[in-house]
Amino acid sequence: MAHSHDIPTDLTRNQELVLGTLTASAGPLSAYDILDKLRGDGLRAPLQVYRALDKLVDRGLAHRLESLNAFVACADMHCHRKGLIAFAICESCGKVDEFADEVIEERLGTWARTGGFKVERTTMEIRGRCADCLAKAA
Amino acid sequence: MAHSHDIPTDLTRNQELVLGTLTASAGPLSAYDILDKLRGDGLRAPLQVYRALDKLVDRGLAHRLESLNAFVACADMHCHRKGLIAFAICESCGKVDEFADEVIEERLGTWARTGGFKVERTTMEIRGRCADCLAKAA
DNA sequence: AACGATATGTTATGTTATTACGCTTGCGGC
DNA sequence: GCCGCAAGCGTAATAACATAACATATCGTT
Repeated sequence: MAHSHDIPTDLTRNQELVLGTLTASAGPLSAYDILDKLRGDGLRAPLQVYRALDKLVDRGLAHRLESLNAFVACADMHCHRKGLIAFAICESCGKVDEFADEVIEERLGTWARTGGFKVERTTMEIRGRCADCLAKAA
Repeated sequence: MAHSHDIPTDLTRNQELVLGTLTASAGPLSAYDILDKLRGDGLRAPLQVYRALDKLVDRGLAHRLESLNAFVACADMHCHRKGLIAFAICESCGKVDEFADEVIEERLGTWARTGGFKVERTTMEIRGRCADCLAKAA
């Protein structure tokens, strides 16, 4: 049976290339960053990348960081899309930490229920400095 | 003494124009939307709008919605910048509801403290359908 | 008046994302 | 087999969002 880090097998060539690029990267990449890295593999147009990204994001294999206009591979291959995900983005090194918090999710649910708002998607992005960078700066 | 909805008097002409436009709008506006509305007032270049927006956002008089690449006037003239602000954006009518939640803020603080992350700025945006639009659709 | 800080106006350019169109591929039903 | 459909792909063009670089102006302070 399946184990931790396996990549779904039913990806198309472009989707695989894009996901591979994201996975190999230390930090978020813009669609155009990805495109540049994949020119050697035959990709030529932004749309090829955007289409692949759409699918990957749909499937929870990648995330879009709205405040960066960039993308990252999902950090946790187990729990795709299982709820609200928050991202902590370090302004110094660019690294992104992904985490889920049930309390926040629950709290949001309460707010929505109260106001009759139907939540479809939530983005939560924290900008700041990660512990490593703070240590280095000290 | 000052009361609820007064506009700060020390804004420059461009800042006033931009804030006025945002305040008059029912929903979020992109920088270019704003520019188009202000051509009659002599504005010609995107930068004039972006510069004004920068200041307004700095001062908490306007907010940037990252997931929309658009801007809104701050809904609450009293409590500018006093903490984490969440936005609920209706995909149907475009209206934006602005709210603060101390529990979420606190929870985020805890997470940050635990991991040694220094938070500088947080964006939280909920996409979905507002009560009004749900009622209409029913 | 001289200075610095802040704001302005303008042109050009850079970056991110989508529209439109046509071709190809895989697959189920007949 | 072959038709028809859905999904994917390739390409060109363009739209939408944002900033760089540079010159000028305005205002408060000394």
